[in-house]
Amino acid sequence: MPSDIRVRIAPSPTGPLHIGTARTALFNYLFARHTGGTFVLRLEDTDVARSTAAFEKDILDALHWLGITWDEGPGVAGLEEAGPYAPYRQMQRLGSYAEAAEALLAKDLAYRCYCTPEELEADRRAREAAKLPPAYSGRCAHLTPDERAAREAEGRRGAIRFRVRPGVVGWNDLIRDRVEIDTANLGGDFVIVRADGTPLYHFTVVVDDAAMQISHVIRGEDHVSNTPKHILLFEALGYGIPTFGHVPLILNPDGTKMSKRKSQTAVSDYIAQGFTREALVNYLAFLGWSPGTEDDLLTLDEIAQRFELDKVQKGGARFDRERLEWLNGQWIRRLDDADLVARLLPFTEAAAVAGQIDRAPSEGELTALLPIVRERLSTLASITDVAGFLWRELTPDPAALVPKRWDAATTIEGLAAAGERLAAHDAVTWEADELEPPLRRLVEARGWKAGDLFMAIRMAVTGQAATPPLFDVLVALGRERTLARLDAAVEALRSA
RNA sequence: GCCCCCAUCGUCUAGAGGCCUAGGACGCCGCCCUUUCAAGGCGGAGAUCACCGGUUCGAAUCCGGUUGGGGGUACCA
Repeated sequence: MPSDIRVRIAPSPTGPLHIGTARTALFNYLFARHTGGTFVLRLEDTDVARSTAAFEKDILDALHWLGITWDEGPGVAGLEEAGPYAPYRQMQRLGSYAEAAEALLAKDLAYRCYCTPEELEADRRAREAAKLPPAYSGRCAHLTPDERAAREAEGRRGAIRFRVRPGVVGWNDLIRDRVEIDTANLGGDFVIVRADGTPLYHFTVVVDDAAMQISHVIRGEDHVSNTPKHILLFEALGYGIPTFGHVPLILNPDGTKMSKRKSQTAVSDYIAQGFTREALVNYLAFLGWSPGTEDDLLTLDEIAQRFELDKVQKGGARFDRERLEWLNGQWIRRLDDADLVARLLPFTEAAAVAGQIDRAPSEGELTALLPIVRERLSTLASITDVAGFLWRELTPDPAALVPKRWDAATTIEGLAAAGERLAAHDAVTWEADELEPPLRRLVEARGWKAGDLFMAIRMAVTGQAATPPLFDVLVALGRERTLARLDAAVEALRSA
């Protein structure tokens, strides 16, 4: 399905990939794939002071990790960069901005402004004191050639300001219909090129979207009020105006725009905590969009098939981590064995390095454990909560060892008796269904409740009250370690 | 302050005038299963569709206002 639709995501490498940027990227990707259009990635690195190569790498890696692919830009097909409109990093496109700025200057659609930061600051305060909305005073809007020459002679370079024309600017937004804004509310003529010659966002975004033939600008709702500035620039530069679509924001639990202060915003943090790409993509897509059916679990490809921009919600959506965790569990349960083990390995290794466990399990060990751990994992990292006792030495805690309905003496008796029965069992038949009957008989002989004995044993061999099924745990632990932990527990209780 | 946007269970949402005494999912509460924890199954509580007017035979759905919430107001992106 060939199409002229071209969309883009334009992250700024001033921080790790933000969950909101990831979702905007996802929506653009879905729209492009659904319509057979082209998806472009462009790096907006003109904030030189805050941009870093490390953040750039984090952004590209996290996007790749999510399974979001782009057709043009840095990192396509493993290349440094690919696409007919290269380069895709703004700091390498300075020439085109300079050219566009010259064109505006030549037509007097923009002018040099020599106001100092101090003057601007004073203006801002004055307007605030007068209870007026902040706006540029226009001090340099009509300088005579002599006045200009005088300032240049002082060594002032001057920023370039775009003349905002009076009138109303409107557009038909893809998801919120008609939006109109009076340019009188734009804050006056705005700066498009800094005094040091570097271009500003509002300017570069327009020059590049035009140069890269972007047909649909799909971005966050926080850009709605910037859109008139962009439209004015498209007009002044003589470019065609793309179609705009503003998607709702992802919100903190308190309903404000999602921020690092109140939420975890870096995609890399979610990756580090053991969320799967399937769950994250599924979750993010359903934040603000829904297929209109009652499906809850959809893959990236399935979502791309069904994705429609007009089914995107207008209002912002709060980020609900509990729902994300539920989805993650759903996807973990659907992964095949080899895949799950491969994804688990980095987490057990990291836990070993961090000292949370004494040694990292082998691939074979993990595979064998899958039947009893998989439905207990809400994240990949939680593998150590579920089975960490297998790879860690235990220090018996006498107080925790005694089941609710038992006392210390009964617990000693129970654990010792259980140890004897199990010791009598030979190693070859050390299997769950072989281990259970002798202990059931023991319980019956003493008139105990199975749950009490089992809990005592569970605490003794794992150190925790919530574990996978007890007899499977004994098997995973092996005869020697089971017996040793039972002995150690009895010993700890006796000397307590 | 000014400009703009938004508004269905606690949360994410279905709903595009009669199918809605508003459906699903997360979370919550029971019950079942059960050696614990999960998973799974079943059931339940939970929304006067923010409010007030209007249009209409009929409104969650259309219009206006109010209230509430959010976003933007940079020589950041």
